[in-house]
Amino acid sequence: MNTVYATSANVAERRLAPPSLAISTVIFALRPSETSGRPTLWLPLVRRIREPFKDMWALPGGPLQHDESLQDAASRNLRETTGLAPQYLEQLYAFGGLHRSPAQRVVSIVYWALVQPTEAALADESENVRWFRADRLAELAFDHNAIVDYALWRLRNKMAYGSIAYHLLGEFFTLAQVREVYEAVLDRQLDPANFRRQIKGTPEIEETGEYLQGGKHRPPRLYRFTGTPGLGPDNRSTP
Amino acid sequence: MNTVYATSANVAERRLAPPSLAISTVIFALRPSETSGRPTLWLPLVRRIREPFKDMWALPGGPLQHDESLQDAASRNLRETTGLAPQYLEQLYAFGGLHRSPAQRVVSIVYWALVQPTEAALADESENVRWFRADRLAELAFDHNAIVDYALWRLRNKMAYGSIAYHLLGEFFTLAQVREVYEAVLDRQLDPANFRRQIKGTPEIEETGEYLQGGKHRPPRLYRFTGTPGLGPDNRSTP
DNA sequence: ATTAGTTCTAGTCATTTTGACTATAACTAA
DNA sequence: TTAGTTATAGTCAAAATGACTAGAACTAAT
Repeated sequence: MNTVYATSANVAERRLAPPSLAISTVIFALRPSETSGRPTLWLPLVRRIREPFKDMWALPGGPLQHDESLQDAASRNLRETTGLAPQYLEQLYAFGGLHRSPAQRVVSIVYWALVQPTEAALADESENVRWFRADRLAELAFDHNAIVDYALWRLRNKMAYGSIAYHLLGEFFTLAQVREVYEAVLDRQLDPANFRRQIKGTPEIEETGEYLQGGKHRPPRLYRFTGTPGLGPDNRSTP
Repeated sequence: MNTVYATSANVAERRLAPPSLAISTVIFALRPSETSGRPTLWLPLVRRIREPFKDMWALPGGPLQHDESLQDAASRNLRETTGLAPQYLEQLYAFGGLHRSPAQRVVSIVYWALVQPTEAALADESENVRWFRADRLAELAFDHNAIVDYALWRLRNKMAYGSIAYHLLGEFFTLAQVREVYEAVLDRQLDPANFRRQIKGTPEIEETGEYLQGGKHRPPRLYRFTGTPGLGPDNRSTP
């Protein structure tokens, strides 16, 4: 009673074939805006070199390999397309609509990542890999616009509650830099004094003795993040 | 260059075969505790009738069919095993660890559901389908204990922020019943007066002219939920 | 050397929210 | 009629929040 499937199935076979499984990642990093210079959200996309959606931009992704976990697949994908090691990586959602891909049914398990700006600055960029502002995306392949929208929604949501902003910064940072992250993601100005009061109230942040020199104003104190990512079911056992 | 896979693959073939995709659901409903009579969280499990984990209890689930969306598959699954139509259904997580299932690599996309107590009361129960208290589960098949734990965590989390408690109640309810839901899920007592003040502050609830008669005390006013589930990326277009 | 310009940082003050608690209302059962 | 129960409104202090003020500490210009 064996049922046999083929990868390049014709229409008749497709009805029987199981949906194929793919992993994609939405990778966020902060880069200075070309115009204002203030940090804004960017993400890398890859150009599709084959049908469907040939020549359109898409999220980095690929098939799941048999010997890697979902998270490992996302991590590998990220490394292969951008050369980056993510500071933060979490599952976003499994997208499985029937008509996401025209020819073949594909279920995509999507992860989202945050990378530090220092790393993001030296990320690979090429003819087929380019960074875009997250709030100014053109039409992407598949349902990837909707996926990015959802990832942005999750990022804003997590930022409002959890302590996720630090993963978009380096090891040391000023409170003003943290505020700039919030302002970039939430897209609104925050009162500097109230923001610092609130954020200093959390235990996940630690003063260092250092100050950031070089600005044309009073040098701000540097802080360090001491909390843990502490997330979904997969990362629970590793504190 | 066609690669051919078989469903009952041997070890050699397994290395090539793509992971199989399954859908499972964690279904929560309130039922009165046998001891205290207060509402507590219960969920239905199915007895496995074949290996692996034969005779152990497991979450309802099954393979994804080619012509149904992930959510439809979860919904169908729920209906087939319990006869229930969920009041609330949301994707929980995609579990894809390498060794979740001993023989074969399985990626499970898990949904979680909330059903009303009136419906839950007439849910099918049989030799192979039984309801259990969510906080007193024995050892389940696969990684299903961890999945239930994570679903409970999400439920508690969503309850603390969003307006999800109402989906565990019928169309009309008293504020004390809402409080009992919170107390059951969060597992702690809440001050009745403060709770009602807080919950009456939200716009998603509406007074009715009706009162619940029959208690041996002042009859409480009945309320109605007017908000929307408003959730993940799949339900966004349908407000 | 002085001054202006900048951000950093601590603090004030009124408003809102929260938690603990009191008191009355409205029913049932004895 | 009274005791028992929960419903409901309200009080009060504590805590959190939002708008704002002012001095501190640096750089750059005069």
